[in-house]
Amino acid sequence: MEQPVVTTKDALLHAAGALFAVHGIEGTSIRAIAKESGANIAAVNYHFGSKENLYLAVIRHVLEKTRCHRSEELLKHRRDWEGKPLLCSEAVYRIVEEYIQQFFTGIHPRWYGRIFMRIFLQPTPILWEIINELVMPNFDSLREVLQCCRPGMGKEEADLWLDSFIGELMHYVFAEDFLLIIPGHRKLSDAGYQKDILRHVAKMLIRGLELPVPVFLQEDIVHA
Amino acid sequence: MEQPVVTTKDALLHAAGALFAVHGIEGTSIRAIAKESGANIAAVNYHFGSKENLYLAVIRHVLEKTRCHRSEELLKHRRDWEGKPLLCSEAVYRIVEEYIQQFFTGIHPRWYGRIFMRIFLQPTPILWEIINELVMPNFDSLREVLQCCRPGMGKEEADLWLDSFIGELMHYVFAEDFLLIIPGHRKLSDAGYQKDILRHVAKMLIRGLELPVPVFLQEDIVHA
DNA sequence: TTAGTGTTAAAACAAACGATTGAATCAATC
DNA sequence: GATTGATTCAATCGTTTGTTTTAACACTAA
Repeated sequence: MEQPVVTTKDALLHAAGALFAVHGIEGTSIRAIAKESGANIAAVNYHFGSKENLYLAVIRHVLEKTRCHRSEELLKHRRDWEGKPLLCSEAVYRIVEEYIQQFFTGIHPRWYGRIFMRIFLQPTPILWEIINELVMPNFDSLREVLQCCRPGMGKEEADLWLDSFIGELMHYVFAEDFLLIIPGHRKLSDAGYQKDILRHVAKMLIRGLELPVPVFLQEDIVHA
Repeated sequence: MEQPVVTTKDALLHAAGALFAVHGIEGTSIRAIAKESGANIAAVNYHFGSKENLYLAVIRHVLEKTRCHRSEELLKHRRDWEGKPLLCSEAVYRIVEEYIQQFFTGIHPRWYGRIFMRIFLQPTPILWEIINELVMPNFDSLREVLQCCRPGMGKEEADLWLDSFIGELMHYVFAEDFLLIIPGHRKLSDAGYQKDILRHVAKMLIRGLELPVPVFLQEDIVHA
């Protein structure tokens, strides 16, 4: 899923990321990070200066690696599809598709999603700079796509749709471990489930936006 | 919003809850809890046995206080509305309404929502018992309501809808502090915003479920 | 009064914490 | 082979952690 970790700095970052994701920065000791990465106790402070700096590095790393560009790309050719309902539906579908790929199909380590949750839970002022640089532009372009789908939509309504969008998708990231408790609930690693989520969420948003449901989304749920 | 805190035990629970919500159990020291509640350092261990027990007590407290019953009530009279699309829409609306009331209108302390997020983030096996007792029945009845709204829906599809439901609503709880970073984004304490969220989420779910949108939801966004 | 009960107070405990130190080790360059 | 700069190492610093201890306090019942 990633190129093999070689340097101590990389090993620290990934070990710390996995631990931060589960136990948070307060619940993770630099001794645990050192042990998990095979490095020395002093390595964290040598390579990152402090535990907090390492935490920020982890967050920046995750946000950079999971950046989504599809809404931005779509806006470049907005004249091709803006105002054409069926193409708008397709645009929504393709954006959802990218999110699913980023967070559910194993292209990234499992703990990336949880780091996202940590950011949402404690958006410390120290994080604002990183968030404004790496997250906000994505939100802005996504909001703009939604406004293209529903001409005349105000900012407040666009924010509601943006929240629906983010909420629907992030829920699976956030509730990943929680869902496992529910008896009989499918795992997110299940490719069939991923496909169903993509189709369901896309259909849900398309119907909500009062756009036409494309033919390829009209079939029944696909089981794995 | 709550009856005045009198006993040391209550003071500890509320001070700890507020601190746990923001900083997590690892990031909150017993000394901080003691200071915040005005109690002695030894009080936590005297009244709750340990910090972890206090954490569990906080979680149980929040889950008990924020329990939602409307889907359960609706199922008692399911014969009245099952299979009748417009009444199904209304059922969906009323369930969303209860969630909004529980989490956004200030009937509970602000930190209750964050405790929910902590549960999602780290559903430790020790929490399973509490979750199965206080959360699962609610999920089950909610899933059943959704199945009433779409006759013939299988369990897997019902789970997708359940996740959409929870995801849409919990997103606002989870992202509360994050949303504040977005320039111009409304605050959740804004009553007009709460109304808009209720209408938006309800409409979204109703349209997704291919149910008729009731008249009282067909107007434009209500601004505050 | 006396004994008992429930609660609070200050002090102390060992353990673990983040961070620092100076020596040791390594690879590259002269 | 010597020198240099980057990295790793074990040991240790002062602090903070959760918990325990012991004494004190307030109150009731005998």
